[in-house]
Amino acid sequence: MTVRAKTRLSPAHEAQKFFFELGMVQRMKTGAKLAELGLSFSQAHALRLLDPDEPMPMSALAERLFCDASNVTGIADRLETRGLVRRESLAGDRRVKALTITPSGMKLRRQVMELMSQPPDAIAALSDADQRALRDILARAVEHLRAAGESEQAGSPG
Amino acid sequence: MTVRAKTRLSPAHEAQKFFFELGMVQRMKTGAKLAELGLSFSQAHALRLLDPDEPMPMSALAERLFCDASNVTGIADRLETRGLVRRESLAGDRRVKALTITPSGMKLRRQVMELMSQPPDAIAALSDADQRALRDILARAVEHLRAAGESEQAGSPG
DNA sequence: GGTAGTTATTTGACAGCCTCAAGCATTTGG
DNA sequence: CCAAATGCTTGAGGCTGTCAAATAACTACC
Repeated sequence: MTVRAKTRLSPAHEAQKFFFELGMVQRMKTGAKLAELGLSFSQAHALRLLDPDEPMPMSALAERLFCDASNVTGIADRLETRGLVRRESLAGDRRVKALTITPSGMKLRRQVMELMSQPPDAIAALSDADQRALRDILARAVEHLRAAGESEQAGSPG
Repeated sequence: MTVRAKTRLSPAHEAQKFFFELGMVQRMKTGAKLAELGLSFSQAHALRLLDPDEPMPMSALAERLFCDASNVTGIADRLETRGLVRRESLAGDRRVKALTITPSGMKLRRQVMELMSQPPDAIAALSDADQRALRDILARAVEHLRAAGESEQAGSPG
């Protein structure tokens, strides 16, 4: 019954559409650049998540990667084979194996960080004002994300 | 040499960080919902890209999926096995096989469209003004994307 | 202190995605 | 007609991901 039947998408829906498209292209491009470093997306992401100063238990990494622990075994295997990472049994609990980045892993990690934190051309091409506004809005969105995550952990009352 | 050494990220870099985080979470959530429909992300994306009224050659689909043609064979196989899609040899050129959505494919496709065009909670939770601003800014970013893509096709002069 | 239960990681089976190289059928152009 | 180009498929191989079962180590309780 509205007058403009063709563009009846809500702002949020339209934003989602653009968001998806930008994300898709960005994923392709960074994927290609990562491949040049001999890394898959998951491997790169794992490398990024590892704290250079603090060994991370594999289960913790699995959580941050949103995937099964058994999956991390394989990823860690490949990273370890290439000498980017080492498994260290935790002193206090010999069940848990924490991942440490090796020096050569650090070097590659820096490249990955550089590469993946680079904004895509489409965003870099925006005006300063747009870039700032985008950052602020997305920051608020991420805050909602965290708020939702916390209330989830606290147990939703209904 | 700047005073605040800790937050020296440019707006675009910060935006990119938030963008990545939102995209990651969204991918997880839609992935889970798609799994309930028995679809992988690629299958769903393919289903979405197929025009209900216009059979699409597999090579064209490969292009839109940013992947190798041989990959589309497998994806089409799985969709066809489930009766969501049919291969039709093109009348004019019997080499090309165009994909058509079946009625049951159409039903699932509508669900997928609904599901994937839904903005994530983090964006839905933004104020109206933020949603509008976000849409407008991302629209401009997407325009840059298209502009870059076209100049690329035309053959870059530099 | 031994035993049962829990937890962290690994393994194996299985499926999907993805790429490359090779192969087949068909079309196009000389 | 024959050669090159085109569209799809196949096969090999690697990565991501899941689940279920196995192993090792820790915890708690009697």
